[in-house]
Amino acid sequence: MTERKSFYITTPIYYPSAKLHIGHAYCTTIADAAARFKRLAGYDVFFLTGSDEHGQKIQLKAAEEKVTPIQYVDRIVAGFQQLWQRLGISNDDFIRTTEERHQKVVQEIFRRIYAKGDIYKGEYRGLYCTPCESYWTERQLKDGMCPDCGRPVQEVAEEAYFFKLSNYADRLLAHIEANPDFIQPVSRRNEMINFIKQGLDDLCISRTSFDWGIPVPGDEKHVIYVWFDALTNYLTPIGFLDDATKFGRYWPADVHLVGKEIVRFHSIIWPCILMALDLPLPRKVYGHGWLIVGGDKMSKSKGNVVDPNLLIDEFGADAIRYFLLREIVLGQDGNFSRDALITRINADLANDLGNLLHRTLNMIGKFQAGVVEAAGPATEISVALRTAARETVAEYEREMEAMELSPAIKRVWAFIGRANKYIDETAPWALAKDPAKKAELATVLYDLAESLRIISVMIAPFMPATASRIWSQLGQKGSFDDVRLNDIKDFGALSAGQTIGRAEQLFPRIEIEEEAATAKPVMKEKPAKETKAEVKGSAGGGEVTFEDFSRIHLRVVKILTAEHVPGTDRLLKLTVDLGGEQREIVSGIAQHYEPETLVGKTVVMVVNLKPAKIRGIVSHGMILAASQGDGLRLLEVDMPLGSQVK
RNA sequence: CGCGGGGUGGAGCAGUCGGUAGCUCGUCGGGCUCAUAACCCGAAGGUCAUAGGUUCAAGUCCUAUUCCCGCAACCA
Repeated sequence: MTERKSFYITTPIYYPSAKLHIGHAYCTTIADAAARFKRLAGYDVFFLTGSDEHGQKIQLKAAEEKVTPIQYVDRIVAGFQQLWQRLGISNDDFIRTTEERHQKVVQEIFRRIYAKGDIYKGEYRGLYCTPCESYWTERQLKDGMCPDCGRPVQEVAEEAYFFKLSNYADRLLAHIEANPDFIQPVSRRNEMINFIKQGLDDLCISRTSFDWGIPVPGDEKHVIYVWFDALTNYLTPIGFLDDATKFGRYWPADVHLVGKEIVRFHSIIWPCILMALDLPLPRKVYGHGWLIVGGDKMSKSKGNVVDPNLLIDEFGADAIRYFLLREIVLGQDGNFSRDALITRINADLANDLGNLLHRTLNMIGKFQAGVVEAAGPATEISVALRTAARETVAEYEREMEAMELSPAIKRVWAFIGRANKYIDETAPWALAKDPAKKAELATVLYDLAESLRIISVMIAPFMPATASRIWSQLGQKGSFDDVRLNDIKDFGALSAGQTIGRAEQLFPRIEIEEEAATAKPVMKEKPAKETKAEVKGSAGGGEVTFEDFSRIHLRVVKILTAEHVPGTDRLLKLTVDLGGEQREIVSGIAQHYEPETLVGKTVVMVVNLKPAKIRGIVSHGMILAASQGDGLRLLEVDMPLGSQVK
């Protein structure tokens, strides 16, 4: 007990320039499932997530809203924490880079590396994109614009501190080559090896162009720039400066779970910083893929963002967690769609798992007055089920240890299917009619209850609330938190003679008709690809079905602001209110309306149109207008904001 | 030669060290009735984009070709 193995896992610290989307939830859920499993397996776990709160972009955002940067991030970060709580995230700490404990760490690290001679002062010259907080080289630019966002860049030269990455390139390469598991998946590892072999430039780690950051010790006009500030968060909460015992227990981290876009920083810059500090390197950097929504990459700047809070409202946290962990192969991009989510909930959660529990409890209630009787003599069929249970647990453990979450879930569900089949094979309702078969019936029902207990423990990392509900419906006593993986390695640990709890549906089926009627535009509908095909198919008559039409979500919206798009004569940039949500859209009506006259009008908008970038501005919808010849009039309506149009 | 991702049964996807192609949903047929129109069994359906090559053996390695998808675009 005293010498438990430790396990330290981290997520990236998210940047509070906007609300979190389902992609952040995805990453954090994976980490949470891994952390929960390790606790189940008896590890001493430390699971860290947090927020990266400095930088020019935050400073600008705060100024826009006329609040101080800290007021701004306090509000956004409270939203992060609330989301994690709702999602059932079991992080042991939440690091904010604006906290004093972290400032101390960053400054101390700067001092140490500076003293060592690996940090020097120089001049940084480059082309800077403010919204992206990125410098670009001449050849990275696209038509002179930022290759990420397409906006203009500024030539900037400033005095800055640099970190000698180049000093560590050889050692890093050797480390990566000697440790095949260091960067996963392998496709990312190969990418990194190639990147390092091209040679590493020294890294600029300070800025003077803004002041929302941690000051460079002894040179206060500089603030420490993003990677030195952000990456070091992983050291702060585990006692890097103030608790050597704790630090010794958790460092090096076992897994840094990150999105594929930041694998480079975690597998190159971060290890170099650690080497400069003479600290051991993390055991693994795991780059997961992105969620694709309606065939489109999702991002803050793109507008096709799925809000996890709305999904939780509608389907519950466990269902979302299940979907993310089960459906998407770790390390690859995966599709997120409402249809797929509902299918999984109905097929896996309601039909397979929920119904297994329900029918089992129902039979125990009907045939044994709600008491789980001790098993009678084991039949051949029973032995087969028990063997399957043991094998499932063993394989599950192996896969979970290897972070193969999706395969592990599939394995558990194969066992759920096995249990459903067991009911068919043994036909307990038939046994119940024959008093001579009482013992045989007891065996069957005990086996089922015990199988469900085992299942509940295995799914606990993925669906903690559901696991605990199953546990109490089975009439198990004691706190579910005390359960360990060892408790399900032997079949038969369920104590007999207990009365089952109240049976209630775990996951009601989601009826699709009802679903279609209440569907909210949480996400964009199927991509244009399908629509095109259908249009082609019906080209003869030019008719669309009612279903085709109802995929277009029309709403009444109010125009809040309107302004000309610079350098264009037909485009206006509008901000509209959908009744709670605001959107920015671009509309080609400048020749028909003066911007001032538009403000306050209520008009009809297509809300689920695929976003498009027009003149560098992402447009998230389209306003309807009638036109003939040169005339054009917007469709104005006198109805409350958000009203559906059909 | 702009960069990247991808083309596997109707749909969405898996396929680890190359060795008879799997999963989920859907479809069709059957069984059962304890259960959330749920559960169980069975079936149909794929020349693994194309063409070469390596190999005893390739979806899986190599080369070429082709198509699709993101970043770009005064259509929104």
